Amino acid sequence: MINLKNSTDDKIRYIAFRLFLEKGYEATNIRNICKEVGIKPSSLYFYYRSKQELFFSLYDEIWDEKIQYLENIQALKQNLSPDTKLYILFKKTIEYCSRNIIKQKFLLRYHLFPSEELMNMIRDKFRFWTNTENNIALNIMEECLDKKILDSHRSADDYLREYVKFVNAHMIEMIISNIKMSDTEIHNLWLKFWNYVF
Amino acid sequence: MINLKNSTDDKIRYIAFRLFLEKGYEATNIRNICKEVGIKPSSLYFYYRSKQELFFSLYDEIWDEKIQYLENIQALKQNLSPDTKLYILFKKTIEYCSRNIIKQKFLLRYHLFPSEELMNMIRDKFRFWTNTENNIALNIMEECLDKKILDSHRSADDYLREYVKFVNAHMIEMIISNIKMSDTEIHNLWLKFWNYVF
DNA sequence: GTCTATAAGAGGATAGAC
DNA sequence: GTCTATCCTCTTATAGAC
Repeated sequence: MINLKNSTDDKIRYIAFRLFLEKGYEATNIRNICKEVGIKPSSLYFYYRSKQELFFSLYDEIWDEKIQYLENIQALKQNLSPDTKLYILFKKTIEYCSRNIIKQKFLLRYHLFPSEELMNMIRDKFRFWTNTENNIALNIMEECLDKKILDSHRSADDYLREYVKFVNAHMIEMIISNIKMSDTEIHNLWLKFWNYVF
Repeated sequence: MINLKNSTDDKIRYIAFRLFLEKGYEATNIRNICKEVGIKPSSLYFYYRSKQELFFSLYDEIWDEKIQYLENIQALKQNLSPDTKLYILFKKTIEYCSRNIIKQKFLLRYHLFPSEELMNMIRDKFRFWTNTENNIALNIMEECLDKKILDSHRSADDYLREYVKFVNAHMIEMIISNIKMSDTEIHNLWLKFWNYVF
């Protein structure tokens, strides 16, 4: 989507993403996209079988890119204490969202207000992708419990829920206010969370 | 909109509100609304000159209802200290949102993702209504400064911004998680805010 | 790969009868 | 107030030429 090859397909994806984000799925039409790309509507059907296919190709790519990033954080593969790992994951997640606010806004839009036509598929895909993302944190939670860093009177799932709620609150704040967080802000937030909630 | 007279107009408004909230402006069509109401599309044009007019009639009503409620809080007209008044305003605001989550979700939808066709009008209307709402808190802030309850090294506008940010954060959390707040939760939040931010 | 032409339908809105 | 009938425009999508 931020590909610089500038092929017709790249242009379609770039423009379609912007319009789907700003105008929404229903109000975005093939003609608008094609006019901006500089092709005729029929040409788009060479690349995608339908408007839906184009939409979900973008939707899945945005999620996949985020998951790829989080699953490939090198620091998490080293031999660090699980509480340090959790902080790194939090920091990297917030940083990723800061750098990709419009992509997160896209996901928020279709999570909060899915078009009726897309509703069922989005619900399933959302479940799948959030599960995949949450598993990264869940593994670290379990390691924390194993090593007695977190009190075992609560389950890993329980801790995960608190963590997810915390991360989401700050992501949504960034999306709505369109303000990024500094390193020290991220650090202070984490300290409060770790000491107060856990 | 929650009128029980059950006239044709009430039905139109009730159903249109639900569809505008769930499906969005573009995806909601006159035919859908009329089918649920049980009238023919042409009959709707007896009540509203256009789809836009119907939409803004609902939009303004929701804002007006909220403002009316906040401007008529009897406790704020009594002789109380301004810091107590501010707490009452906060509490009543959160309570109102708890009781009217779907209306707040409607406002959030069209604030975050306005349809292109409505964008300019919504922007103007949003400014007007938020200004009206903020003035209620601003007056109390000024009273706090007059009576030296708040430190005058910051302006009333400055305090207002912090207050609005605080209220909005919790409103959005309620909308997204669809969870209401208990009296003690509201009270504890306020104490933290008053002591920590102000 | 990209085009022209067009099908097939859904949308907002209006005229005028009752 | 509500209806039937209809206008005109916009929409997704396809067929087939180049």
